[in-house]
Amino acid sequence: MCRAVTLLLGPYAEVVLHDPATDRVLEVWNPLTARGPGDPSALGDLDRLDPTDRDVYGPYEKLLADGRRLSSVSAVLRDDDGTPSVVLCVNLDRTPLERAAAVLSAFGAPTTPPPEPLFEADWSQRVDHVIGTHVRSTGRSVDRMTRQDRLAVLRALDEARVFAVRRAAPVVAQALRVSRSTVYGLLTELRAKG
Amino acid sequence: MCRAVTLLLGPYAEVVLHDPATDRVLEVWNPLTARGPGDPSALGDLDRLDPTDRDVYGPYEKLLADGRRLSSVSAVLRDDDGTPSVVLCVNLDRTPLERAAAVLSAFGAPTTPPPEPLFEADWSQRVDHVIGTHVRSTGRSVDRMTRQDRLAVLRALDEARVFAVRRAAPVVAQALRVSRSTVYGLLTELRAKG
DNA sequence: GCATGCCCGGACTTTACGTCCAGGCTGGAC
DNA sequence: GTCCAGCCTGGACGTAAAGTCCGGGCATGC
Repeated sequence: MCRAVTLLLGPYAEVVLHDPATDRVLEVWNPLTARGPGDPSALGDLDRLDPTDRDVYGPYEKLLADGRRLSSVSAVLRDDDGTPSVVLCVNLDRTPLERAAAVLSAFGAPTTPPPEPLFEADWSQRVDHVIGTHVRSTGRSVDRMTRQDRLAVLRALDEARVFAVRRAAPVVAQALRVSRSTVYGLLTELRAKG
Repeated sequence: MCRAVTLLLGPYAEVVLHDPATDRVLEVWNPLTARGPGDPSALGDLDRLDPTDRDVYGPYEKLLADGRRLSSVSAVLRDDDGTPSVVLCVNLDRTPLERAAAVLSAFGAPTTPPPEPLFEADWSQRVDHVIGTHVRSTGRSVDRMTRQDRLAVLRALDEARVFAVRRAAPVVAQALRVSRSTVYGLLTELRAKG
């Protein structure tokens, strides 16, 4: 069945089978990354998602290290007695589709194309996202962050113009488990350097 | 030559030849609207555009009555003595392209797609865009706006959460050619109504 | 035990937000 | 024309955030 799905979706989708007991990869079809059998699954973030249906999650968005955007769905397969036996994930690389869409909409478009859709539903989501990304990439949770971590996160948030919206500083401070003064202090420090 | 362009661009482009002397249509290939030879050109808006090249204008955006969006280019053809003899316009219907692009980007997209706007890299662009859209749809320029126009624009901006970003009110006021007080006055008025 | 570096909480200044009001302009009724 | 009503304006004003500053506490390393 996994091979079938892989063939159906062409070269831009990978299918991964995880073992929830050991939290490791069982097998990968058409891998998009270097992952292979035996590698850790890093599936812990599934519980934070609401299932769209019983035992079915997604589609949700993932980011690869090289910037490719994936649409992913996951399904938990259970034994007869109800214990999870395997987790099936399908990851679809959206970049070729997006590139094609960009080509189409650029065709005959006015010289000043629609401004970058750098929108965000809710800027506080952006805060969480930036922090979450940093936590995952460094492996240090918010409480265990070093000063450098905080500087990096604040730099990202500042460049994302988060502090142009009202009431942002206290929210960021709370998210970073740090006082408002510290946020301003770190901000002036990194703004001074450039 | 006009027939050639029409054939090249398929069923979604029309080619129109105008006579600048009489300001009337000379001939239309593959008409997208009901216009025909002898109809008024309504070409007066050309002078308001900056030529991208000598005697070549566009591409710029046009709106048809039924909502289709066109990309248009115009060229002024001159006699040997330099007097304009004909104006050539090519109008390309972008809706099929946009529909195709929408299909592509919807494929495998996260279920919660383009979350409503709140935050923008450059939110002032959004201000200009909202105002510009309103101006085009009503035909009244900013200076000739009625009170209702201003209320509508402010409602749109408020719902786009533009006023959640700092320093927004003065910028909006300036864009609407209105005092800061007026902005706040109109805002409280429409917020009171719900 | 001491020094250093960082953070905290709170006091304080500055900036911007939002409200209010007296006066002036405009367009319509008469 | 005059009058009136509605709207806008510019400025004053009070309040709420945005930022700044500092004394003290709590670690870590020596």
